[in-house]
Amino acid sequence: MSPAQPATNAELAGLFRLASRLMARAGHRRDLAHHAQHQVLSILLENGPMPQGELLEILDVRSSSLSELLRKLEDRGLILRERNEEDRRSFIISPTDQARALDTDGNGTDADNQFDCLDQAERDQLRTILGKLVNSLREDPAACGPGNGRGFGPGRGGRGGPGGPGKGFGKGRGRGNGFGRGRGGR
Amino acid sequence: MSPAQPATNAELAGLFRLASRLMARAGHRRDLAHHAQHQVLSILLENGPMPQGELLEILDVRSSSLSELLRKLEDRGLILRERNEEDRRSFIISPTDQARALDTDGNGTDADNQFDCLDQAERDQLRTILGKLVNSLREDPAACGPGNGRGFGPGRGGRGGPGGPGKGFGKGRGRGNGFGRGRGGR
DNA sequence: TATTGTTATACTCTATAACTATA
DNA sequence: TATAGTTATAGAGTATAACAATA
Repeated sequence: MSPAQPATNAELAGLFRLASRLMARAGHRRDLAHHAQHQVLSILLENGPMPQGELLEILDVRSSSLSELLRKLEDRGLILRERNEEDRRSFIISPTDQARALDTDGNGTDADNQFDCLDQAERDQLRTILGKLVNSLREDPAACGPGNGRGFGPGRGGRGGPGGPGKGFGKGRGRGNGFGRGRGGR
Repeated sequence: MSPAQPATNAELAGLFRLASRLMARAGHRRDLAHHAQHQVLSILLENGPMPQGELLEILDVRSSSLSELLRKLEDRGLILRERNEEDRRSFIISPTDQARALDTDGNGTDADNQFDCLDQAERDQLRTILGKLVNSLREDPAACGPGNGRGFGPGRGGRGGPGGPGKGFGKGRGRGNGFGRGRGGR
């Protein structure tokens, strides 16, 4: 695997995917919250209760995806959803004691020690690199284009109909990883 | 986002997931083969036809997962599955002209330019780091343990019954990214 | 009307278990 | 029996579109 040659995009992409899947598998095997669920818990445990909308910005997923995640976490007794009485459209999400127990059990932390094999310099490099990738992916207009031109698309789900509301995209509070959606998205 | 503080595991994990999802989303939007399908095509286009078993080692997924991927790629006319006449249990997988056209259309390559925002030093750093992560994830016995102890597991699929054959794990030809399964697995 | 969130539907990817075909 | 691969089933994660409730 001579490290003399330059790293190609395909090589990096393959390695990235492989590492990603192995991480998911490792968490999976340990009976942890699966992937995204675990991330949600980590955020809540670190920052305390927060509005659902803020989680949405940190994670940068669709509201329906978060809804689904939170439903599963609630079913498992790991979070609480309480109405925000100041704006009854929104919810405040809190971790339960059970979630805290899971985290201090050696389980939650175990899941995150996947980066322990890196030294401090590498960790910093990785953070810088991932940050660049995230910003680039968010800012590249090509990556956010309308797409779906050549007849392969996963199609449109839903119950069929004219066109959805479209949402409005956040106000940019920013938090989480320091990459909590910079601009208006698109 | 003061870069003075050390990068925590949670932060790295969050960034990693975020980058991973944004990449998938970008490919998705461009009507490309989704995620893994695209990787399979890249490997085939770069290395030419190869036995299914070799793909299996490079990708490091279960045979059923690969079977599923190949079925979809075949349905889309992007690969060919031909019986290996020397060992009629196995197949030789080849990319079709259509796959080649997709790749040179500016589509296939577009998908991989997600790393173009990195300079050469960063690309090398990333390769090194991902390689370490992959090796660590594969060698950490905790990450490969029997797991599934505390009642959350995704359960056992299948049609119910005693116990499967278990397979045998590869002979370790190694190729692909230079991380094509080093040892016997677990 | 705009915003916040949910529900229904669809689809990818991955896994386990059972099974088929070949060696 | 062992190996290569497929099929059935299950479930996570994500997306789009339609919808409900609130502002």
